[in-house]
Amino acid sequence: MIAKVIVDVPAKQTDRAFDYLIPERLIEVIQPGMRVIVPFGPRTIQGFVISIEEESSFDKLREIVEPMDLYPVLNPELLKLGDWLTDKTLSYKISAYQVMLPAALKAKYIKKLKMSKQCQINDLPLDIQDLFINQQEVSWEQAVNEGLLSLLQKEATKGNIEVIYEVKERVKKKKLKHVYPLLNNEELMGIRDALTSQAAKQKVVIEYFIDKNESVELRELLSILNVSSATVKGLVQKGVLVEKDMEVYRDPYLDRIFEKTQALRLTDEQFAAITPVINSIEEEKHNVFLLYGVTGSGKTEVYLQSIQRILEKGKEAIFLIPEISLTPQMVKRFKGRFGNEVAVLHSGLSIGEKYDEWRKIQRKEVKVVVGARSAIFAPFENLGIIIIDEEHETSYKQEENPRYHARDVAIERARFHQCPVILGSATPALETFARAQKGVYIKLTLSKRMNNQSLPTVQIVDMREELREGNRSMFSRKLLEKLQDRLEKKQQTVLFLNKRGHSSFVMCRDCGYVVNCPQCDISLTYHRYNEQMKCHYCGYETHVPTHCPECNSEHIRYFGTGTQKVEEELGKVLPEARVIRMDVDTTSRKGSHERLLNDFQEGKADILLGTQMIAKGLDFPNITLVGVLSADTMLHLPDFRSSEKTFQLLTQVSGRAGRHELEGEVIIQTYTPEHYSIVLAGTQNYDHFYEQEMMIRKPHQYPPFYYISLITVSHENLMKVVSVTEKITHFLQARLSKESIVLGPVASPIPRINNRYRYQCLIKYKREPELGKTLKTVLDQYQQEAVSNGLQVSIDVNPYILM
DNA sequence: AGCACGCCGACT
DNA sequence: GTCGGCGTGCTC
Repeated sequence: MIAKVIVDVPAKQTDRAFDYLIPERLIEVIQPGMRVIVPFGPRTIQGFVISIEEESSFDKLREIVEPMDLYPVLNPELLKLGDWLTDKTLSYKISAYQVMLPAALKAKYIKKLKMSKQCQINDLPLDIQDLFINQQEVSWEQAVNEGLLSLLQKEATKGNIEVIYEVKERVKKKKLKHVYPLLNNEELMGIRDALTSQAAKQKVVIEYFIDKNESVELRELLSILNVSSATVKGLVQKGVLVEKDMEVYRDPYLDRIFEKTQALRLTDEQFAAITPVINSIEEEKHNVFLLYGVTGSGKTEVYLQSIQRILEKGKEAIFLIPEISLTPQMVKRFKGRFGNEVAVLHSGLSIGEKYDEWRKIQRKEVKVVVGARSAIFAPFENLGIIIIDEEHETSYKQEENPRYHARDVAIERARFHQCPVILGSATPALETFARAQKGVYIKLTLSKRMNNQSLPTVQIVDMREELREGNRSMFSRKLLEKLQDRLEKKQQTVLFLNKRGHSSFVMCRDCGYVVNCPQCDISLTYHRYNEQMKCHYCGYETHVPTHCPECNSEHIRYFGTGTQKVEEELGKVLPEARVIRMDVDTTSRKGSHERLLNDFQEGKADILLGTQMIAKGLDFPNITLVGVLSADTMLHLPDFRSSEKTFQLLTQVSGRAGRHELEGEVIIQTYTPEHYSIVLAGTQNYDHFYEQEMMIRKPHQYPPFYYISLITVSHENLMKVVSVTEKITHFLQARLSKESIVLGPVASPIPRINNRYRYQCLIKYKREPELGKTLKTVLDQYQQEAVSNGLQVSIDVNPYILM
C-alpha cells in the first residue's frame, strides 16, 4: 500500500504529494489525516498522509518510518479544506495544514551525531574521542560550538560517524501518576493483617484503599496520608498496588466556578432576528446571516440561544471573537451557559494548554469552541453553526501565509456542513453590509438597545478651537468638566486613546527632524521605560539622542501621546481620581488583564484609561462617560479603509457608555471635526455612514465595488525591486481582462524594511476567474529566485492592510 | 528548506 | 595538487 504524503518542507519544489510505501505492520494503522515520520533525502521529517492508494508510478519508493498519531489529526473535511485554502491564498499545502492545527503538533527537528556500530572509539581522532567517551550521541550544536564539525564530517565520510535526524513532538501530553489497588477489599484486609508492625505506613495506605477502592493521584495520596513515595513503591512491588500514568488536561479555568446562567427572555426584536436562524438550523440549510445590531442590543443572547438549539440537536458550534475582546467576561458567559461543553482557544494560553483544548474538541468532549481566528479550524465533524462576532474586525485576517480570512473559511466550512453562519456587528465591514444589501447574506437587524436604553449622546469637540482659546492640555474643557462631574457622582469613565498610527516618535522641536530607523523607512517608537527608541519592523534599538543630528539643537524629545503620559496629566488635573491604565505594558502578565477589569468593575477606580483593548466587550453598568482623546489619529493612514476603521472604532467605544440603567455620554475630541466618519460616528448612524462611504469607494474602484489583490516585491537592491515589479505589472496587464485595473509599480507605504526595498502592484478587478492561476505563475517564476538572489514576492488576495 | 554534487579560484 | 567557495538540482 502507498501513502501520499505532504512533507514538512515549505518550498515550491516540494509543494506536492510524495509517495511512500506503508510497511506491512502499519497497513491497518496508517490513515489519511495522520502525521507520519518519513525519510526525505538524507533527513527524516514530518509529513501528512493525504490519501492511501494501491500503487504508485514511482519505482524507488521508501517506507514510512512510523505514524506520529494514534488517530488522524485532520479529518476528511479539513484535508479538503486545506486544498481550498491553498488555492485561495496561494500558499503551500503544508502551511495550510499546519495553520489548521495547534502549534504543539508542529514537528521539532533534532540533528545529532553518533558513532557507527562498527566503529571503535580508538578509531576516531583524539580530538573527537572526548566527545564520545561518556555519551552515545552528540548534538549538532555542540559539535558546531566546539569547532569540531569539519573533523566529524571527515569521519562521517569514512563511515565512523553517522548523522541522525530525529523528529520530536513539541509538547508532551501532561501525565500524572495514579495508583490503584489490584486486589479487592477482602484481599486487602488480608494483606493488612499480615503486615508486621514495622510497616505501619503501608498499613495506612492499605486502609485508605479499603475505604476507597479506586484510582487516586499519587501526589494526592502522599499528601493526604502523609506517607512517602517509598511506602507506595513497596506495595507496588508486593503486587498490591499498581502505578499508571493518567493523561490529564492542562485546564486554564480549572479552579474557577462559573455561575450557571439561564436563557434570557428575548425582546421582540431579538426574537424576530433569531427566528430565521432557528429555521435555517431546523432545515439544515446553509445561510449566511448578518446580525446587524447596535451596541448593547443583545447580540450575544441571540448567539447563545442559537448555540443552545444546536446543542439540543446534538451538533457542534464555533464561536469566533476577536482576540482583544476574548475577555474573561465573555468566557464567563459561555461557560456559565454551557458549562464544560465549552473549549476556549486564545493566544493567552500556553502551547500545551492550547493543545489540550484542541484535543477536547478532537475527542468530542466539548461541543462549543470559543476562540480567536484560528479556532475556525476546530476539528468538529458535526458542525451546526458558526458565529463570528464583531465580524468587521481586521484581526480575522491572518497577515502571514496562509493569508486567510476567518470569515471566508467559516462560509466554506458551513457550506460543507450545510449549516448557518452568523456574522454579527454594530458596524459591519462594508463588504459584508453590501452583500447583505444585495441579498447574498440575510440581514437581521437589532435597532434598539436592551431595556430600551437610548444610545449615548455624543458630543464632538474641536481641539483646534481649544488650542486657539489657549487650552494646550490634552483634555478639552468640556471633557474635564464631565470628568469632574462623574467623579462627584461616583460614576465611572472610560478614556480611550487611539494609539495606532500615533505611536510616540522622537522629533527635534527646532528643525522638525524625526528619528527614523536606519534600515526601515519608518520613524522609531519611543519607549519610556528604558529611554530607548525601537523600530517596530526590524527590532533596531537605540538611545534617544541628546542633540539633534541635523541642527545640533538640544530640543529633541519624544512626541505623541502614550497612555503613560495621559495618566500623568490626569494626575495633575484630577489628583483625586483613581485611574486604571490598560495597555500592552500593564496587561502583559498573565491574568493582569482580568484583574484590572475586575478592579474597575468593583469600583476600585473612577477612570479606565486604555487603548484598543478597552474598545470592545466592556459591559459595566456604572460607566456613564466615554472620552475619546484623539479621534483622528488613524484617519491619516495610507489606507482606503481608514475612514471605515475610524467610524467603527468610535462607534464601538461610544457603545461602552450607558448600557444599563444610567444614561451614557460620549465626548470625542478631534482636530478634524468636519470629517464625515467623525461627524457620523457622532450620530452613530451606520446606515448613513455606509452610504457616504460607498459613494467614495465607487469612483475610486475600491471594495466592495472591486476586489483587490496586492503583490509586494522586496529586495536589497532598489533597481532590482523596481524592475521586477515592473515586469510583474506588465505581465498582469497583458494577462488580465480589460475591465481589471493593474496599478504599479509603486513604493509600498513602508518603502523599506530591514534594508530591503519594497515595491508593490495592486490589482483591482470585478471578475477574473483565472486570476489565481495567473498569480501562481508569477509566484512560480519569482519564488525560485528567492533562494538564489534574495528576491521576495508575496501575494495577498483580498488584503486588509495595504502595507 | 536542507543537502549533495560539481565546477572554478587561492592556498599548503 | 587540494581545500573550499556557492550555483544547481533533488528529495517518494
